[in-house]
Amino acid sequence: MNTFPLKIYNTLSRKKETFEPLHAPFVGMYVCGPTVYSDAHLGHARAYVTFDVLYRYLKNAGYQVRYVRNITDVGHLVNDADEGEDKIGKIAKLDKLEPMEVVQRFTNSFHADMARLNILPPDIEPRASGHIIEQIEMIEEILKNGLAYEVNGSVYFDVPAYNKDHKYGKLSGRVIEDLLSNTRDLDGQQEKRSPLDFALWKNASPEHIMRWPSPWGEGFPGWHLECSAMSRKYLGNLYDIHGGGLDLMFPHHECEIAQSQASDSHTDEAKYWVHNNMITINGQKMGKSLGNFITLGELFSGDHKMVEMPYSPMTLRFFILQAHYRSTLDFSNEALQAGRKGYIKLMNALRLLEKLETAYAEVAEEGEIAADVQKMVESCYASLADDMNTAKAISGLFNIVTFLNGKFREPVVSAEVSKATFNFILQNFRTLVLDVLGLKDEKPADADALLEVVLDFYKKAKAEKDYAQVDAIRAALKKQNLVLKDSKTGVDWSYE
RNA sequence: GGUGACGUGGCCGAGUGGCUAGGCUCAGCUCUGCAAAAGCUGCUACAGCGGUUCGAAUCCGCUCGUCACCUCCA
Repeated sequence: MNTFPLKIYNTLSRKKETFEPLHAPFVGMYVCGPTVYSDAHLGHARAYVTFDVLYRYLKNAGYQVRYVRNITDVGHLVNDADEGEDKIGKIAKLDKLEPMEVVQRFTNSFHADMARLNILPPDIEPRASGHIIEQIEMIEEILKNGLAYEVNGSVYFDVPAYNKDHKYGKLSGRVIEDLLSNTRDLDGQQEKRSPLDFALWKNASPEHIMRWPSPWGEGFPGWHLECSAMSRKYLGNLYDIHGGGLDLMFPHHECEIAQSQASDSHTDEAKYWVHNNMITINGQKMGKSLGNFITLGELFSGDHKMVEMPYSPMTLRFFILQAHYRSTLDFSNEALQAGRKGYIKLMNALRLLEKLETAYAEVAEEGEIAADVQKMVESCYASLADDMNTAKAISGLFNIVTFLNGKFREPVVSAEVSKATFNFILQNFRTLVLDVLGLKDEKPADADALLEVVLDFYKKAKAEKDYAQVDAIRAALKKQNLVLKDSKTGVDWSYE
């Protein structure tokens, strides 16, 4: 069914292009991962849900995908925690946070958040700190090729020199002259020959706590370099898809391309550069300084002033998928409410469908209905193939839902629908919702609360000496490996 | 300042020359012990002005407005 050729918007060409893998049936995909210095937020959810769907889509279409998503754990971490008055903490090494401890903590929480969102883990998740050697190698190539220079233990990429034979700015549409006329004065610019130059390797100042030896002294790699080096290691000089947020397009991805061209790879690194758009909160950019920053934990718990109730991971996932990935997406309590209801409606339809699986009616073959169903299902796949238009695909799913709800009444399928047609819907609906969009039924119930309900019925039956009912409840719970215990103080249960 | 994007009904959000997505909300109806769920019906929009066209939300121009990137950022 998933036979429509995928078209994907390539930032490099600014056009939708038909996706043609470099080495079919294999597909290499690299997505810029998080910098693990704080909790994951709504923006992370959008980016990784977007590329999760692309990953799932490609796998579903029969490709063998190697998905690489890094963890950035070097460079950004400075030891600014001991500005305060805690002098004792400085004495005991164990009282201070090790940089790797910070990294591990937020890596763990990131993984937990991603799992809750039903985002498949990447096939390789390399850490920047584990690939210092590869990064140094790449710097040496760029130096050898004459497109970088060393100053005081730091190595900078020579943008003007590179721009002579290449076009710096080709991805983001920048023109080097425009960039030059608008540069700001920043620290450490004195070492650079041009303000556009960027660091490949930075000499570590004494307060810098993450440092590695290199041919140029102790330091740490520039933050654009890890992605070029690690993607090359695992996917090759040129691979299929590079993804990330729109905010990474410049300068991060621009620099990646420059590095790959300037190294011995001599490629644009990836054939298709794909960018998801940003999110806003009540129409405003999300930012710590704006006071509207919201982490995934806060959304899931409802512990944030913007939301009036907890919103589940699947509600968030559904909400994200209801917009096209290249549009900005606005978060508000009202919009999330709508998303929540829509998600519930979809899941109710899925449950209805599952229950009806064997309860079809025997009918003569239908003509028009089969054709209609075929059309509805096809439109969902076609939408996904058209630059991953999940919003349109979901609207198609809801058309199927309305059809289902109208035709099927529990527990019998409408006699107008044949078994073949029913199975066709069931199979494709499942594939689309569960496998490609990656939604799942969240069992909403709190098991303890449900057990309390059962216990209340048990107590009531006991009080009424309805022992048939009492035995039935005990037997049912026993199947769940639970046993009820009567005591003078009341009724309780335990694991059996 | 430079570059780019956008402005769709009460809200969110697809669509990009004719066939007027979808979800949520609201009103009514069917169903119903109550309540839901579900179905049906209604509210039928494309910032403003002008142009191209048989025909424009969709193309072009202008005006107004919003946003993003240019600095760490998904």
